Amino acid sequence: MRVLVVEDEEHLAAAIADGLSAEGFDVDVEHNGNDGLWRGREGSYDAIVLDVLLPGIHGYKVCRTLRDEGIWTPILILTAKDGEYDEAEALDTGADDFLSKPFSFVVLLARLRALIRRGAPPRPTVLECGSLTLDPGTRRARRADADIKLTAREFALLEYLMRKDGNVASKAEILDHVWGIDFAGDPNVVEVYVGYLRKKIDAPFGLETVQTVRGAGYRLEPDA
Amino acid sequence: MRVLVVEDEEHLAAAIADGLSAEGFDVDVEHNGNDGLWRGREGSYDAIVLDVLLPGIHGYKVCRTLRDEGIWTPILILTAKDGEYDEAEALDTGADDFLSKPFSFVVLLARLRALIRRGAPPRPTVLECGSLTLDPGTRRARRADADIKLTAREFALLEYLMRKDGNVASKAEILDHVWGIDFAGDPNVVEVYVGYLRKKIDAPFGLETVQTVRGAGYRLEPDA
DNA sequence: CGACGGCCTGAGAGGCACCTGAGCGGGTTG
DNA sequence: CAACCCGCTCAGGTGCCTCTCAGGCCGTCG
Repeated sequence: MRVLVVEDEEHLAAAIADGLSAEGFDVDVEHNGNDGLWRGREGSYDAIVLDVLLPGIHGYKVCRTLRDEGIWTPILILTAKDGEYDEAEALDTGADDFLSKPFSFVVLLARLRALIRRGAPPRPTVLECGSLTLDPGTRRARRADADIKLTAREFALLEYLMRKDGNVASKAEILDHVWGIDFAGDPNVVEVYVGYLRKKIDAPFGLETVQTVRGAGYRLEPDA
Repeated sequence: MRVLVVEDEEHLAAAIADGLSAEGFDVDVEHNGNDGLWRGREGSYDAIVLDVLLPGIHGYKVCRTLRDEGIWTPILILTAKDGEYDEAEALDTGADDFLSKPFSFVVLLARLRALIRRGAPPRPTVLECGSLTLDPGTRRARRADADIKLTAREFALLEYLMRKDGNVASKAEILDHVWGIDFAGDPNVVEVYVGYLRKKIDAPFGLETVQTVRGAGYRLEPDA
C-alpha cells in the first residue's frame, strides 16, 4: 500500500511517515504543493494525505487539479483551521475525507484505512468496451481501428456511459452528469443523443452496444 | 436522490429531514434501529444518516449488519460521544463517514454530498438465491447462465423478494415498497406480477422458487 | 360436504416510454 | 456573407408494459 504524504512541517511529516511505515505502508513524503502535485499525478498511490497550508500551491488547488486531470486517488485533507465551511469546501474540491489539526494518529490511521478499503474508482486513461475505445485525453473514439468523429455532447455522453462500465445509467442521472444539474430543457435530448451515438458507433458496424433498459435507463454491452 | 435518516430524537430528525428536503433530497425517516435496518435493507437509498444511540438496535450494529448483508449504501454515522476511538470504531463497522453531535447542518450536507458523489463502492452487489442471480447495477437477471428479460416492475418485485432473503413478504408490504405508498389501484396486481415472475424465472426451469404462503404473502426458496 | 375467501390466470385496453425525422437558432468557418 | 455544424425542441408514431377485470381453482372452515 503506497501512501503519499504532502506536509510542510518537518516534524509532523516525519511523524506521520514513521507511523504509517510502522503500520506497513510504503510512504513517500513531499514538502510543498508543486512536488506534491507532480507526485500525485503519477497516480500510483493508494491514498494521499494532503495538508492545505503548503508552500507553493495551496492544498485545495492541488486536490482540485488532480481531480480535474482525472486522478481519483483517495485524498485525505489535513488542515489547521477548524471552521466548518472549510470542511465543506475541502470536500467540494474533490477530497474524500477531512481531518482537522490537531488530530490523533489513531484517527488518521483509521480514516486512511477506510479510504483505502473503499478504494479509488477505476479511472483508466483510455476507456474500453469491447472493440470500442475512448480516449478522454485526445478526445478520440475508435472502433476496430476506425476513427469515429463525435461532437462534444456525444463524447460526454459516451464517456459517461463507458465509465459506468456496463451498469445502467438512468436518464435523470445522465442529464445531471452530462448536461448538468441545472439543465432545464426537454429530457428527450437524452434519447435523441443516444440515437446519434447508435448511428455512429453501432449501426456502421452492425452492433448494438448501446442498449435501452426500458424503465431504467441505458447500458453499454461490449460488442453486442 | 433518496436519503434515509435513522434518528430517534424527533426534533433533530425533523430538522435534518426538512433541511435535506429543502435541498432537493427525497427523505425517509425511521426512529429506531429495527425499522432503520429494514429500510436500509431495501438498498434503494443513495445514502443513510445513522444515529448510534437508537432504541432497538444500536447504530453500529445496524451498520455492521447491513454491510454483512452486502448492502453498501454510503452510511454517515452520527454520535453524541466525541472520543476519538469511537470514530475509529465507527469506521471499522463499515461506515463511510462520521459526524459528532453537535454538528452544523452545513457540514452534514457537505459530507453527505461528498458521500453520494463518491457513490457506493462497486462491491459485488449481486443478489443470489440458489442458481438465480440478480444484478441491480446492470439490471440483469440470470438463472444457470441464461439471461432472463424482466420488465421494470418485474425486476423491482423480484429484487424486493430477494432482499428479503427467504423471509415472507406480505402483499401490503410488497405494494408499499414496489408500487409505492401512494398506489391506489387493485391489490391484485401483486398476484398478477408474481404470476409473471413464475412464468419467467421458474416455469422454464421446472422450479418453484416463488412460493405462496397462503394468508401471509410470498417467499423465495432457493431452487425449490 | 358445501360455502366462502384467498389466490391464479387469460384476455384486453390504455397509456407510457422510447424512437425518429424535421426543423430552428446560434456559432464557426471558409 | 453563405455554408455548415452543433445542440436542442417538437410532434408523431410504435411497441411494450402496466393494470384491470372476470372467471375459475383450491384450501379452509363451518
